[in-house]
Formats: sequence, structure tokens, C-alpha cells
Amino acid sequence: MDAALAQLSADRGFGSLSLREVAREAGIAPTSFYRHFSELDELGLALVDEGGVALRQLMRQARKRIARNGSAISTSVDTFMEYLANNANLFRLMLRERTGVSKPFRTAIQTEIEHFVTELADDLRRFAEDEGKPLSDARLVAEAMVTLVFNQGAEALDATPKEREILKTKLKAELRMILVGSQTLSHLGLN
Amino acid sequence: MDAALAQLSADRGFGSLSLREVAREAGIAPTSFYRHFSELDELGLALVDEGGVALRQLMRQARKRIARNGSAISTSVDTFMEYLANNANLFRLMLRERTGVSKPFRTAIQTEIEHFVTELADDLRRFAEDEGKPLSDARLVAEAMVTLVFNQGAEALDATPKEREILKTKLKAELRMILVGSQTLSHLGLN
DNA sequence: TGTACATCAGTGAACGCGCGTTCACTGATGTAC
DNA sequence: TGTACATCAGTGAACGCGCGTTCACTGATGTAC
Repeated sequence: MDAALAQLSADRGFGSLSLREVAREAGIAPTSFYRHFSELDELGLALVDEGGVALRQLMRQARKRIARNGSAISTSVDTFMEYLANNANLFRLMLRERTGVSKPFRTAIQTEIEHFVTELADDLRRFAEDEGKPLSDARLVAEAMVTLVFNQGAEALDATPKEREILKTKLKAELRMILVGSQTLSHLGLN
Repeated sequence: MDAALAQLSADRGFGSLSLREVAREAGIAPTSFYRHFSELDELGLALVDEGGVALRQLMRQARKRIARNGSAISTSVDTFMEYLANNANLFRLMLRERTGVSKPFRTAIQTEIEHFVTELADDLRRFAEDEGKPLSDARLVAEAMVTLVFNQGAEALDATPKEREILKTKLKAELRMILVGSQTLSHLGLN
């Protein structure tokens, strides 16, 4: 699994890996691969599982930090970008294959993301009510936010540190727009 | 080019096409391919050009309809989804390769999308000022909107008509949130 | 109007290559009695 | 503690396959004089 991850990059998707390449990188004979997985996709799906674990960890971490420091949006984005940098190729896999060519991959990743969205929606609802500014549709807000975060995340993966800072600033501004928009619509009674 | 497009689907990206497959589909010998393009990617980039043309056409069409019917967001989304359905595989290519594995593809598509964003930002600025509700950052708003539209577009491509309607409704609500959020922030003087 | 030549899209045979997968085999580690 | 056996990760040789690309060639269409 490490060998496969190590070969991913901006120019190298999971789909272009060959069993022989992965075996070569892992330092084993091609035939030995079958001792561990019955095909390359099985290895890929195991990596997606790992990605899901990372996402849940990320969410817990973000909650902890928000409880300590406040500024939910800013802290969340910072935490996300930190995880992204520390698990670059794992996120690369998730972000690419999310809209990729293999149905099992898409399905598995969609499931992980849906779970993430659900948790975020809960948090948003709670958070906004605590502030006395309820949202018009927390689930929808969460979906839009996750879409933006994941897209900027994909861009950030191959950006320079300077570009990454700009992306973070833009992303925070975008999320704030959505949040404020939702609160305004709710306040106007349009939900 | 038609032969290549015809082979794209939810489970088939441009990257998995072979020159021989495309030639077969086109009804010519593999060697004849070289009479037209020097490699498969060259054909792909020609398709991206076509995609760019479609995007510009779509924008013009949407403007025309908005001038006639009003309701900018709703009309734009409807027009977008109509184009998507009528050029499914062309958009499939654009939406997939936008975050794909080939740098030339990513670059070419990014350029088309940036142009699209710029035009949209101009429209938004004009439109919002006409309404007396200026935006806090039209460019940022346009980028967020395009991200959401293209992501939902990618989902819509392989959705049933029923699901597509739900996606459209959700997308319109999301865009409205962003717009209202931006106007609220501008009104509060936070831009 | 005829003739000579250039251009152009097409062809089939052939090449070397990396691939996924099968097979029968090896030797180290773990387990039962 | 020793012995017998099972399990497990590993191996190299071999296979058939589809691939991109080269080559020298064909015949139809366009162009110059």
C-alpha cells in the first residue's frame, strides 16, 4: 500500500499504476502481489478506507481546536489544509478517484464524504443555533462547503506554499459567504 | 474526434482510450490515425477546444434568456444543464480532465474555465449593481459558483432525470446562498 | 482540354514492449500433540 | 522439549495479449502549365 501511494503524484493517478510497477516499488516479485490482494483495485479500496479514517480524524481534530480557539471556519480550513499536506497522496487518491473512472472507487469515496457532510451539517446546526442565527438548510450548506473545500484542496495539493495561503484565504471567504447567506435567508424566513 | 467522444462514459475516461480503439471505432486502420494527429493527446486537446466553444456558446445563450425571462440564477442553471445533456461526452471530458492526470489537459481546461469565470464575474457585478445590491467580491463569488456548478454538473451527467431535477433545485439554492451572502457582507461593509 | 506531378488519406505487415496471470516450487514461521 | 505438519510470503519461468509506432506502398483528388 505504501508502494502504491508513493507512486501517486499530480501526473500519476491510481488508474495508471500497474501491478508490476507497484510490486517493483515494494521490492517483491509481481507474483507475490497476489499473496496480499487479489487485484490492484482491492489495494486501492483499502487505501480509500485509510482515507476515510483520515477524514474522521481530521473532523475530531478540528472540533477539538474550535472548542479551544473558536473561529470555526478559519480553524477548520487550517486543520483541513494541515491534514492535506501531511497525507498528500492519500488525499490525492480520494480527490481524484471521487470523480474517477472506477465505480467501486467512486461509491466508496462518496460514502466517506457523505458521512463527513452529515457530521459537518450537525456541527453547523448546533453551532448556528448556539449563536442564535439558525441556518436555512444545514445539510445543503454542508454539501456546498464540502464541495468547495475539496475542490480547493485538490488545487492546494500541487500549489506552492505561497499559493496555498492565498487558496486558504479565498476558501475561508467563500465559506463565510455561504454561512452568512444561509443565515440571511433564514432570517428573512425564506427557508 | 467523434469516435473518441463516443467511447467516453462514466466508466471510461480519455486516459483509458487507446489509439487502436479510437481507430477501430472510426473505421480506419491504426496507422491512418497519424494522418490526422501525431498522438492521442493532440486529438484530446482538439476536443477541449470544442468544449471551450460550447462553454462560450452556453454563456451567450444564458445571457439572451436572462434578458428575456429574468431570474438569472434559475435560468443560468437550466441553460447549463441543457447544454450538459446535449453535449454529455464533451462535458464529461472537460469535467474529468479538469482535475485529471495530464498537465496539458488540465492547463487547457483551466484556461477555458478561467475565461468563463471572468465573464460570469463581469455579469454578476453589473447585475448586482443594477439591482443596487453590490457584491463584496464578484470574482470570488464567480469562482465559488463555477466550482459548485461544475461539480453538480459532473454528478448530473450520470443521474436519472428525476435526480437531475433535485440536483438543479439544490444547485439553485446553493448559488442563491452565495449571492445573498456576498450582498449581505457588502451591505455590512465587510468587503 | 490534356498531361504531368504533388498531395493526401488510406493500407497491412511487422517490431519490440510491458502487462496480468498461471504454475509448481521454496523456505521460514507458527501450531498441535 | 521434540517432532510433525500447516500456513504463509515469497520466487522465476512462461503464456498470450493489446499496445504504439515504423515502414513501404496504394490510389484518389487537386493543381500547374
